[in-house]
Amino acid sequence: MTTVVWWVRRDLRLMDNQALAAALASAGRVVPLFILDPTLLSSSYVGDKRLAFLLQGLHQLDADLRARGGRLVVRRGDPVDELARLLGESGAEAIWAEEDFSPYAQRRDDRVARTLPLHLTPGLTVHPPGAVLKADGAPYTVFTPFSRKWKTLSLPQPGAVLPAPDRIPALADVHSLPIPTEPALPSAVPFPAGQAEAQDRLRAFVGGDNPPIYCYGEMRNRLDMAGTSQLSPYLRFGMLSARQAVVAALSATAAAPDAQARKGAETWLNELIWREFYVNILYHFPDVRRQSFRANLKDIAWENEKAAFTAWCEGKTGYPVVDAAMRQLVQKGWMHNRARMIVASFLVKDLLVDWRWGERWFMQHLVDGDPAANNGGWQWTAGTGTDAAPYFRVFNPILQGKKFDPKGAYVRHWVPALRRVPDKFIHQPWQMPLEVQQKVGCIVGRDYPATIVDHAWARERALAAYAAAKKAFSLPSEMMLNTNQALEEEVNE
DNA sequence: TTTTGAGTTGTTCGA
DNA sequence: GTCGAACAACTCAAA
Repeated sequence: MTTVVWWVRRDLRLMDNQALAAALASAGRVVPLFILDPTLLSSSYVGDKRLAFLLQGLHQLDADLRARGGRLVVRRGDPVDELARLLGESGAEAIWAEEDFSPYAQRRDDRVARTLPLHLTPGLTVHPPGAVLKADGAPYTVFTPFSRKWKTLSLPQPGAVLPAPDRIPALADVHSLPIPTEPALPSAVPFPAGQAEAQDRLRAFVGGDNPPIYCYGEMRNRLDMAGTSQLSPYLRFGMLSARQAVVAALSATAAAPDAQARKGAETWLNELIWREFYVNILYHFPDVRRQSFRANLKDIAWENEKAAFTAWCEGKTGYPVVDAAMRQLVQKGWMHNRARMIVASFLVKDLLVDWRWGERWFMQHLVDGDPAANNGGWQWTAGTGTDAAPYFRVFNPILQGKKFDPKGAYVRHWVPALRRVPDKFIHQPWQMPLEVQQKVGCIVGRDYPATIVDHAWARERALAAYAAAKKAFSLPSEMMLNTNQALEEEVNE
């Protein structure tokens, strides 16, 4: 009887797992393996909440395997060494894994494949990067044409979603480390790990009469309502397959009772395509991890003031919607998408802090923190990325608060000091007359911070800094152009 | 090769 | 209070 290894990386599920299915189809016995990789675990981009979610996911996966006669083997070390050792111990002839496209994953898998029989299957995305290309073979750098092309490629049908295998027999004599229990998931983090929870959430989002997905178009921007799917952590670690999510979105679109419902389902599908778009961008342009995608905004004169950054991290900027969101992030390990844009715009444009500082802070706290999507989002907001927001688009934290948290419920939930502030002032408490401040027990500057920067002034400063960066970029190249012209003229003479 | 239409998520100003 | 235009060009994708 042949044996193969199913190497789990960010596909912590038995359901609709093409790597597991291929492993089972190729051999009589499968050894499920997860390697705790010190290179990944010690990264400054990893935080306790996401690590805890991953560990809890491993416990769940192990429980799911045990229910099928198997178990998860856990090792710690360099993947090449650990895989070679396990192959030797178990007599396994091959390794099956779901392909991952981040720069580190690519390097790691190249190293493994050099000496070991590694087979990769699709699954992280519905269409792998390299499948969605322009007519001339180049990758897309604008979302809308990317999404159009993405939709013309063959889309998964409901029948394509693979059920979890019934039995995955264990190899009795293979050693495994205990799955770590530290760090534990804080009770405030509302994401129990595992594929069963992911299935429940997906069903709740797309199933039943008038499911939330049909209101997604209108509700998704509201900070004070639960209009989003809350599935991102599960997609991040593959506790839900991208394919199953896409099938659910397509089915919901097909069954939509009216135009508004269809719009909602299509908008959610678009979010899934955004996820794949940024996987593509990071795959084809790995430099975006370190620097601006746009050459003309590589050298912005950031202020990078430590105190301002700290105030942002701690949710003490004096702008209620920013502070609420930053506190939500640290406590829950998750932030509403609209809020991510608001706080990112505030850090980059109002405080003129390098977007990479914010990118790292997000990665340290987000349970769903994904290198591709997080980088894409930050570069979009900073205006430095592919298909980015125009540089003059600066979010006004007061207006955004009024629009998307009209009664201030979101702000009050995360910033208790503002609980009794009247609606009229909830997004600009500094405008409260002193007697109102006293009456509601919220003295600005004592119970709640005064604003650390004036928005109107900061907006002008940001526009000037961006304009200067662009000008500094264009001047040398103009000089180069002039030099070339001069040379040409000389030659012509 | 050239041309044309289009591009996630906003804000401000003035009518 | 509501509405449309300006913001400032620029680059991409596709015909």
